[in-house]
Amino acid sequence: MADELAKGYEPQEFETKWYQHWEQQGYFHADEKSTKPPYSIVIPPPNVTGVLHMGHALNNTLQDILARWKRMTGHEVLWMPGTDHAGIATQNVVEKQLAAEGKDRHDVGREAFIERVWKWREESGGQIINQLKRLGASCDWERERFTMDAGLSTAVREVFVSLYEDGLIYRDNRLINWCPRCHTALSDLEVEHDDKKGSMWHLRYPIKGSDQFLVVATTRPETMLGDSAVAVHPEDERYTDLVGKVIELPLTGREIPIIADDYVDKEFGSGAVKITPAHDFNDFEMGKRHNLENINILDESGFINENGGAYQGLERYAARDKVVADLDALGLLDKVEEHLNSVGECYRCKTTIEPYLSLQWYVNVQPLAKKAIKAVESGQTRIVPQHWEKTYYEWMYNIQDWCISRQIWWGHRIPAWYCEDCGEITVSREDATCCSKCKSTNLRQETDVLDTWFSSGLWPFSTMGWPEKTDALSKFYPTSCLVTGFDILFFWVARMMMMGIKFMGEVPFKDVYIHALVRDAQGQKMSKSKGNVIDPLTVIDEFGTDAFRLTLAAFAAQGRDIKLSTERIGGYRNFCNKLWNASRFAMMNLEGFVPTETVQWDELNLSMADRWILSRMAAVERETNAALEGYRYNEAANTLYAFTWHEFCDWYIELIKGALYGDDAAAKLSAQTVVYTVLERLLRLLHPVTPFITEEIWQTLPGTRPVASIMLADYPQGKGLLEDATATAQMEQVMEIIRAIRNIRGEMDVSPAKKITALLDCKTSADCGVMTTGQEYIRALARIEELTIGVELTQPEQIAKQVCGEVEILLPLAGLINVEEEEKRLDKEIAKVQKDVDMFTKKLSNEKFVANAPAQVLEKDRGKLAAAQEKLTVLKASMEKILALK
RNA sequence: GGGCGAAUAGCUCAGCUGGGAGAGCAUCGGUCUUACACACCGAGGGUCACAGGUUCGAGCCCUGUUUCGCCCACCA
Repeated sequence: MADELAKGYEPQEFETKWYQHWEQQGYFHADEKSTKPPYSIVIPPPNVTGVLHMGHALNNTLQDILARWKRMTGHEVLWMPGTDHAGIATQNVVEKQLAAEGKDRHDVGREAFIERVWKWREESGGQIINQLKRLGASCDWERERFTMDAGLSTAVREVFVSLYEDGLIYRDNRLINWCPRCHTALSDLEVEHDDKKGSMWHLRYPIKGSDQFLVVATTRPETMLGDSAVAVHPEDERYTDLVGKVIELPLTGREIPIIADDYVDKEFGSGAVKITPAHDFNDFEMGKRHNLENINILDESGFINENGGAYQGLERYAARDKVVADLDALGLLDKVEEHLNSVGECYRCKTTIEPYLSLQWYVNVQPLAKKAIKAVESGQTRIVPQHWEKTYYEWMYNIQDWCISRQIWWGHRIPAWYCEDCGEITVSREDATCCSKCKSTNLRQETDVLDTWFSSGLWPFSTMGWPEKTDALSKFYPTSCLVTGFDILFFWVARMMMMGIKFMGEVPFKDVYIHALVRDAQGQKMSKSKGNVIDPLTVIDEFGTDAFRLTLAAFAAQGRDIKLSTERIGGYRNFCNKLWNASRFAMMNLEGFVPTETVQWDELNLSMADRWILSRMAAVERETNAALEGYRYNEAANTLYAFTWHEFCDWYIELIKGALYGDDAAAKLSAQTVVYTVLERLLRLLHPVTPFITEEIWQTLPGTRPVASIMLADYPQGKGLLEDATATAQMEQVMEIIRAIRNIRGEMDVSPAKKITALLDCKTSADCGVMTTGQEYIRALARIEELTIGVELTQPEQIAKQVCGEVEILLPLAGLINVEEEEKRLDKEIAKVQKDVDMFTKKLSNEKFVANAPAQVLEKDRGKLAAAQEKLTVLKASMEKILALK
């Protein structure tokens, strides 16, 4: 598809092309009939209303890395994609559209409204899927699911009915969290708490039959319209004789009792609490204990209802103002204080929720939670990083019954029918036609729908065709890994655990990898209101998908949030450019080279550099696999980054230029073979992280390979390479020499253009041999014109000197190097080495250290001390000579 | 109130089972050395938050403290 690499790295030129190609070729498709070992991931289904944000980008990049890596390691990979119908969120979107037309959903009616939502979904609900494709997500799109699909709806109904039959689903009339804007109940999880500045009003409640008052404090004075009692602590001496007396509740004309309950905190406020059982969770419990009346004063929009007397029709905050004003006018407002209190808000629209008395459907989740706890304790499901286990347990242990009914229209309608004749509730898998008890056909279906999270809780098996027994389920369930953010640990992960165990008899995933949050460069959460949002698509346009993915992977260290900035992405774009150019270099020098499928290394005349890079490659391959195995994405990314740039490009390519440009055919062939081998394997290693650039380059490599796409190639695991520890050590010794010479040149300001003379004075013939083997490298990379290597050389007088192991580097000054500069440089160097000598001397003269430390450690340190001492002696001698020259 | 996490170079962070502190960016000096200036070569820079303890040896283990961040919880 590509024949030659363009001059510059232009990701826009090929990313879309390759994605389409992969998809058309069916490379993303998972075959449940395959005999390969399975590896499966279900996507956290983004909301249909969703637009790709950084969270999605990170989440899906990490999943794609796993999917591509596992595909290349010989697994049959299923990455199951889809979207969530997102009940309230989606309904809100369409309601807003209606509002723009001056209508609300009741104007159009339930059926027409739902039709409209579907229409909306068809037109604009799929954009996030296309955005995921731009990210390179290798999902099996042929299997794409939607939580409102027919199949998934069947699963939802099956689960609901089974749970009902097991007695785990029930209805009850109790206080729930009510969103007056969305007009629906919410589960506890769907309420976000936020500390807000507010007021605490102290109200005087007249005591009947006296001219005295009892002062009560409240943050919501309007609820006094629904007060059923005033409570004091039973052991509060101030009030013992008031218990049993009666309050004449102002503004209502009602009389309510003063009761004693040890829930009341004597120290707080006045020690007396107004009790409004229909509008406060604590008061509700107390009401039950004392048989108090529940007086609901609000309608479902948060306006005062008929129980509010004169206040009927007022919006809740208007009512609050009026109640306060009226009490004040009556002299019943004791005082107002500033008060910080936690206000519950709807997680979808941020409206302050109201505790509201209503009849709702619940799941008794305790029995399910017990098994979900055990599954993690026993290791059937492993949570990574492990510390999240504690959070998971904490929530599971304290789990409350789950309110699953929502008073909205968009969602899975609860399969329950009420008999208008006998009142029986019929819950059934098929739409009921008659009452299960009296057979009356006078039925009314429940209008409530289920919590969105009810259907997403079934995602790992509903997407694979459950309740049918499908091949997909038997091949791919339980899934291998779930990749998700901690923000939906309770909402989603916990529910999937419970539902999976209950209905599949097996945990839904073996591993749960929990990743961090993506924040802005300052560590702030990205939000539209703060204006600090970085749009992934903009980033992709500017830097390319690969650079973006590499950035995310490189920063995805466990347990720490990612602070993202475009500069950083730019840095990883530079990496892509580096890889691109290194590949161009390789290709330019591979003319006439025909790669073979396997290489007989011993048939080649491998150089020291060749042996070194092959050995390093093998190590890097093992490290990369180990890092991915442990979900240490950052380690994998950084290992590959450093190897590619600083070993392959900075050193290896420079080292082989001589062989490539030279006349020695054997040397050239071996350099070509190795540069091809390393580059080709490196591309495969990088592919899961940077899929596009690796495919583009891989496709232009000379020769043919056994598969048509890098996606289908084997992932390198350190096999088939030559590993030569001796050559590696020798190469590294030569590199040390080169670095030392460069250092002197740099320190002395010797221009790179200036070729200089150098002597390498070796103590041993072994070192001398190594230096001789590496002499061309030293000449080229340290820019040495005349290089003399020998044992115990006669040293010239005016030299700059450095010591590298047992090799002394001598650079004749001769008009090049200034004596003062060399003195300064030596001074610095001597100080450095002196520090080492002191440190090791001290350490080794510590008797306890010598007595207790392992022999290896001792030997190592002794060696280091000896080397440092030797080096110091030589440098000091050199210093004497320099001083003598002055 | 309970729980969790973080504190390491100017900035952002690595540092896996305790053995002489690392990277990227930024800074400074030098280079158009025929793949790459989105580059190359070199240099400087740290009491690893604080105080104790364990150990021959602590960034890492233990105890306490401080400062940030997050999650959960019914205090009117």
